[in-house]
Amino acid sequence: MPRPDVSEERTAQIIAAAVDAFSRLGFDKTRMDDIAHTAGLSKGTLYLYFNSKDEIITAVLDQFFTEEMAGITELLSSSIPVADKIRTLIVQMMADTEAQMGQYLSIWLEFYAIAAREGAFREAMLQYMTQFIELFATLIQAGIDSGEFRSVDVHATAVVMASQFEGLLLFWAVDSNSLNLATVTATAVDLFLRGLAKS
Amino acid sequence: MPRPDVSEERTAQIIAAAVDAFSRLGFDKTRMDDIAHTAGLSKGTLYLYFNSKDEIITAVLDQFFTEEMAGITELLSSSIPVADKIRTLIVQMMADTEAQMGQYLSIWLEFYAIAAREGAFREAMLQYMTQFIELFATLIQAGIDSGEFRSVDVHATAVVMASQFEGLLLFWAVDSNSLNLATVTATAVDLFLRGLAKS
DNA sequence: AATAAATAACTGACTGGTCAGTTATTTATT
DNA sequence: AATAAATAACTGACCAGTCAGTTATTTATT
Repeated sequence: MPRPDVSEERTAQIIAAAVDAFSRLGFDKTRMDDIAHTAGLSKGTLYLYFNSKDEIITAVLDQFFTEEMAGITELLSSSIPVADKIRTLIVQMMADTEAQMGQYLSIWLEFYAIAAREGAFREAMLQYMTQFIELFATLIQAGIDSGEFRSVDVHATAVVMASQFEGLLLFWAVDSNSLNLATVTATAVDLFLRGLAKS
Repeated sequence: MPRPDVSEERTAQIIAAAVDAFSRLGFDKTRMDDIAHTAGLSKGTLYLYFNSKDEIITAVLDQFFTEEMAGITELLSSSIPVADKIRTLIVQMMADTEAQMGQYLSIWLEFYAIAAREGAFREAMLQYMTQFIELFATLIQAGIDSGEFRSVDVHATAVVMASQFEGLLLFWAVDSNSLNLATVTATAVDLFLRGLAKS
């Protein structure tokens, strides 16, 4: 009867190879043969597991998205002061991103670029950004309720917070040599919390 | 005798067409024929003014860069309080960007993505970011010197400030429908200046 | 244990179409 | 007539996706 099913393993292997190739060449300049070769497979095999190149790109976005959200939501159950919670969350998040996705940030930026001009991708990206922003909004609201923070436009502030850290990653992606991500992250968190504190 | 020299006009015309096409299709999916057609010229004509597609892409980056820097540096001679100067600068800058480059932000994001993986583009991008950051550093230092701001790591703070506003543009590029750029900009500036103020 | 049957997994040559860049020719201006 | 400007037709490299054929692994039969 049948051989053991390796499709899960192959799928992961192909996605990993695609991430590697995409980060070196970008989506368009990456050939299916590049992915196949990186994965140690032949091009034909890729089509046993994915119907098209676009489907591979989408799978990469899904994986990035899932990993990022998982990393975020697991850090949210303690009852320390909200300011400390935010500080811990951000520092942790940035350190994780630096360690795990540092070399693949160009893919993330390419997703943003595509999302800015294509409706289909924009949907997925908006979903990610919205979850991100809502998480921050919850934290900020908690801080206001507990009296730690002054009363602010919660949604706008959450957008500011989320975009601040995507912006730092953007800069770091281009200048990872001379930019110390930990230092600027600490500076940003400090500024943000001071700006939010009750006079 | 020769006909009047139209090369300056044609060059601008081609760059404008390229900006339009790139923002719709991205660099790779844009064909030379797309640019030619948008410009109302033939493909061969493009090659009278540019040697390659890459040269057109570079010209677009140069133009974006030059426009952005011109807009920034012209706003810097009054002697109002530094905080007001920063507020005016940022609000003006974001409004300008929204009005003039709003529909072309995906090109800017694509430049970031390429810069994150290719040395040649990275150089140009770093130069832009550095000028941007240095301008902010000068302002922040002036605020510290005048006693308006507390003493901070000037360079790190300038990076935070610059990345904050690139981050806002990044988010707005994806979600220009429901995100009010003016509102979040005002919130960001306010937070930033409060965070920087002397206790 | 050896062989055959079945089939999952994989391969790489091939195709049809695309597109950056080139060239031969025409058109417009002085 | 001379020349700048523009073009349309062309070329060849490139590549996503296909598919006929091959290999590896498991099960069934003797």
